[in-house]
Amino acid sequence: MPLSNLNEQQRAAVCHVDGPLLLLAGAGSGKTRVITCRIAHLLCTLKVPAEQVMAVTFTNKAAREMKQRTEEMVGRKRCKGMVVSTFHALCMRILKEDIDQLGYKKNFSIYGTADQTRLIRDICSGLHQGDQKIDADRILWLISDAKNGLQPPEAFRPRFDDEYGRLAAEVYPRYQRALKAFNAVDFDDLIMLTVRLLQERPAVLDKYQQRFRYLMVDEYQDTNAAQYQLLRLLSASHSNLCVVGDDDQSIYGWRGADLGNILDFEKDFPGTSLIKLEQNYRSTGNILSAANALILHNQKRKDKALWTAGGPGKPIHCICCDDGEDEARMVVESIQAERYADECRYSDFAVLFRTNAQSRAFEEQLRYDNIPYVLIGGQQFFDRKEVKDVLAYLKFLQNPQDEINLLRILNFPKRGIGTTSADHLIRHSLAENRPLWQVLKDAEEITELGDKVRAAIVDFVRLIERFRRRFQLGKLSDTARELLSDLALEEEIYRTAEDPEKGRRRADNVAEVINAMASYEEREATPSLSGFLEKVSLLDRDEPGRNDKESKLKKDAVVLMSLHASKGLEFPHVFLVGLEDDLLPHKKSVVTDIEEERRLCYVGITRAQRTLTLLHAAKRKKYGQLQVRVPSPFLEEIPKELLNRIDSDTPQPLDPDQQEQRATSFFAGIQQMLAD
DNA sequence: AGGTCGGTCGTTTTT
DNA sequence: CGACCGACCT
Repeated sequence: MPLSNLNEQQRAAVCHVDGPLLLLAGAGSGKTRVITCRIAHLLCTLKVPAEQVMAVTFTNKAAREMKQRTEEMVGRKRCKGMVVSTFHALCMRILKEDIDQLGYKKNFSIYGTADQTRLIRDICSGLHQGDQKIDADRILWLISDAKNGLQPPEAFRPRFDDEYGRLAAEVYPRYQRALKAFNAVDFDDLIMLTVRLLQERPAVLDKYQQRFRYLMVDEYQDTNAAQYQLLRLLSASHSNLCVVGDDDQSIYGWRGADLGNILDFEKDFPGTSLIKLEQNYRSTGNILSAANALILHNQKRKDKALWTAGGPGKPIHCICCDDGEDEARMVVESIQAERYADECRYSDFAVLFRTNAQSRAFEEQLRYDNIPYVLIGGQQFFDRKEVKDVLAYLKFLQNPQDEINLLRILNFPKRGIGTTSADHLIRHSLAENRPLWQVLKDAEEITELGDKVRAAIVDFVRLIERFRRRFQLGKLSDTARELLSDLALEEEIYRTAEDPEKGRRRADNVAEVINAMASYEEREATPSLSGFLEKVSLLDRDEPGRNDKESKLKKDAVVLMSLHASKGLEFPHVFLVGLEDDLLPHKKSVVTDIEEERRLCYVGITRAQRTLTLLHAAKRKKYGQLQVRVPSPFLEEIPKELLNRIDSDTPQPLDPDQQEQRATSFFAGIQQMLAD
């Protein structure tokens, strides 16, 4: 093991194996290397059997990278049996094995936001006879918040005693009961139910405590209360829990992440060793100084500061622009200038913003100048209607109790079972207390329904049963293709598309699902529909395909993305735009948590390797109105001497680090003045 | 059952 | 300003 390639703190982290370890890993401090080395050290030097090692991350990408890099280091064989997965995938595995002990069946469905929203809406419409429109997302958010905090329906106490708090209190128990009836769990359930399982079944807990002797957690600052509890349970018997994270990069508080987890780790896990990785291998000295100075304004944080063995690098530019378009122009001009001066790729540049709506101006300018770009984020692949439609079929085929998806596909594509008939069927199902699918199978007996409707239902039932059989037997992707052609889904897509181009894109998306299925099938030793749905539901969206973040970043194109999306990435040249009050820090967050906004800004700054440019505009169009803007207070928190302030209308020196050239032109300017 | 009009609203989104 | 949703109309 090349321990010699590590600095002192990194080495200490790698060699510390017994007892809790808090590893504060600053941005760009070589965290991933330390984690993989630590695993390698466990496996090779200490001869820990791989199946006793577990590493948990938040994203599939991180898990994949970690696994791959470990395999490269110690060889595939020695890694066999090691678990490297996301929280959700880990819980999925645990639940797949023992969820029956909680009264669910093992072929349970996973509900995504679309399924959840639909279910909430259904519950609400039965609750209040539609007296006012209800924001289902808001209720969902409250329920999710409760689950993240491990509050089961019976213990639910809304955080605020307002209308929605009370509504959520009514909906949550029904929602949870419905999920169980449909044999479905939502994302938050994956964690919450696993915790419950481990708490209620000592034998199950014991099994996992015995199996996993060494736990490692990445991005610990992003864990919520449920995930914290999960780790507590799993590590209770041996305390070999190593958490890696950076409190200064905690930017998901609004989603339930509890900064207290990392801040109080030493208190919660007595005997904790603390190691700080503060040496930065990414950015120049100037960039780090700015980042350090900014984050020092936060109160709730662990004391630390990034440093580099390298030089200060180029000065940080801070450009004041006229307006949004001017800002975009400045960025694109700078990119062209830099690219010309310093032969680099388009993909060396990133434009980071607080809100996705800001991307537009940059897209337009880049397109105008014929510069390739990629926009990360935005519309989620699995949130697209056509994708959801296909998945609804697959989910229902796999889990006949899944009524939300049954209702979704019952009349899609149109087969003459309209809302009136559907209501009939639902009433029947409720009255007789029989699952909807059973009712459909016996629909011949429901004389209230018209002949045509009954015939349609019989056809539908036949179709479903036929494909249920076929998915057991045949090749998955072929069967899926047959299903889609039987449904004439492509025709339906083109028929309903507003223009042919959009139709083509949608058809492509559907094809993408099938492609993903085919590649899943090729990879897996024993492929199954349920296995595929698991993968897809756990949003393993960047594994194959080309529409994903991963492959977008591989293209030689300028990268546009939100600050949140930029976490974990790095770019030689970073433009941090819209540094204005109300935007960064965002208006809506100022009351909630200004410190999280500062961390967001910190994350943006620390993405930069060589140059950093901060931009703000004097005025900006917002909701169609031109608004006067004031620079972000965060700019004031960065020492003036680190910032090279520029006005967009003063001509900008092309290559700012050629001080001589600048001095010459400066003198030239003076001489010109004197001559006049 | 689909389309159109009008009103509302407007952060971030690892699974 | 523009996207999106729901009501309403055809």
